[in-house]
Amino acid sequence: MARTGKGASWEWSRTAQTRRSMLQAAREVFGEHGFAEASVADVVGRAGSSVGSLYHHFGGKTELFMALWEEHQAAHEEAAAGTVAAVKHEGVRDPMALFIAGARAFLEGSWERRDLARLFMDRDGPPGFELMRRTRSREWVRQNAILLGAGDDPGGRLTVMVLTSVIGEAGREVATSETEDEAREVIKAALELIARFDPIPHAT
Amino acid sequence: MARTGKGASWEWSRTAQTRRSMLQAAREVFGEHGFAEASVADVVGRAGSSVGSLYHHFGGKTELFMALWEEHQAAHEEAAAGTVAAVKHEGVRDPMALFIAGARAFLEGSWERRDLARLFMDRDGPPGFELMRRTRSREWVRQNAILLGAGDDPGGRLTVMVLTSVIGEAGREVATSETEDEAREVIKAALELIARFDPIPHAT
DNA sequence: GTCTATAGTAAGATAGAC
DNA sequence: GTCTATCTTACTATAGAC
Repeated sequence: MARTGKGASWEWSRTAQTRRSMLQAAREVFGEHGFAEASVADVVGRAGSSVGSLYHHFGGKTELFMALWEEHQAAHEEAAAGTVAAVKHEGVRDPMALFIAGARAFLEGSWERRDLARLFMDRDGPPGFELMRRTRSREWVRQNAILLGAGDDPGGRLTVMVLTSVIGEAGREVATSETEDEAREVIKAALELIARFDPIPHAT
Repeated sequence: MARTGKGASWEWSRTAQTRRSMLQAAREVFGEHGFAEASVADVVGRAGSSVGSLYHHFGGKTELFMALWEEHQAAHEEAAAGTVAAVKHEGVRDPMALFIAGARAFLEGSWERRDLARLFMDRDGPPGFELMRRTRSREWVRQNAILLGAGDDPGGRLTVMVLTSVIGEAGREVATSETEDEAREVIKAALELIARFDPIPHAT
C-alpha cells in the first residue's frame, strides 16, 4: 500500500483526513443502499467533499468500495493472525487448537464489525468482486490447510472447502445475529463442528 | 408464469421465438461479459431484435438476467427432484441415500450446464441478486434438511448450512473442471464427504 | 399484439481552473 | 489537492408503424 513508509505525521495530513472521511461516508452509504444503488454524489455529499476529490484519491466508485473491503479484510486477518501468534506464544502447538483459535477470532470479529460483514456478504458489489472475494477466501483458508497439514489430494482439498464453508457460513450467521448471546451460541456450535472434522487426512 | 395455460401451439408463436432468441443471446453475452459489463444493445443485436422488444418481453436487463436464472434453477430442481422420485420408486427409503442421489443429480447438472453455472456462481448479477440466490439456495437445502430429519437446534442448522455449502462449492469445482473425468472425480469425493456427515444430529 | 425509432434521464467519469 | 462544469454511456419510456 501507498501508506506504508510515509512520514510519522502522515496520519494527520490533509490527504489522510479526506480519505478517512470519504471511507466513513462510503461505509454508511454502501451499508444503506448496497453498491449499485449507492451514488457517488451521496457519498461525497456526506463526506463534505466533491466528486473530483473522490476520483483523485481513489480512482472511482469501484476502487472506493474495494478500499473499504481491503480495510475490512486487513482487520480480520490482523485479529486472526494476532490471536494465533498469542496462543502459540503460550505454548500451544496442536495445529487444530491453533486453527480453532484463529477461527474464533475471525467469528468474533464478524460480530464486532457486523455492519461491514453484512455489506460484503449479502449485498452486491462491483463487477468481478464476487470472484475476488472467493479467491481471497480460498487463499486464506488454504493457508490454514497448510497449518493443519492437510494433503493436496481431492479428499484434502474438499476438507479445506468444508472448513472454508463452515467458517464463512458461521460468519454470516454471526453477523446477522440479533443479540450478542445469539452470536456467541453460533460461534460455539461452529467451533464444535470444526473440531468434529479432526483428524484430517494428512499428506504423506 | 404467463406461459402456462396458453394454446397448444404457443411454443411456435412469434412471441415464444423472440423470447427464445433473446434468452439465447443473453446467455452468450452475459456469459462473456458478466451482468454489469454487458450492454442491452449487444444482446438485442445478436438476437436480431431491438431494445424496445426486449423491454416489451422482459421489462429490462435485470428481468432478462433473472429469467435466465429461473430457467437454470428450474432445470436443476427438475433433475434433482426427478432423480429422488425415481430412486424412491425403486424402493430406497434411507434419507441419506435419497439426499445423496439428489446431490448427484445436481452436480451432474452442474457439469452439463456449466456455462450457465459459471455465470451465476462467479460473476456479478443485478442488485439484490446475491441475496436472492442465497435465499433460494437456503430454501432448497432446508427442504433436504427436513427430508434428512435434522433438528432445528444450532448444531442441526449449521450442519444443514455446511451441506448446502459443500454441494455449492462442489458444484463450482465441477463447473470449472476442464474434463469430464475431472468433474466425475470431484463429484465422487464430494458425495463421500457428504456421507461422512451421517449420522446427523436428529430432532427428538 | 408486436416491434422500431427516438427522445429523456440519471449517474459515473473527466478536464481544467484555482 | 480540491472543486465545478461538462461529457458519455446506457437504462428507461413512448409514439406510432405494421
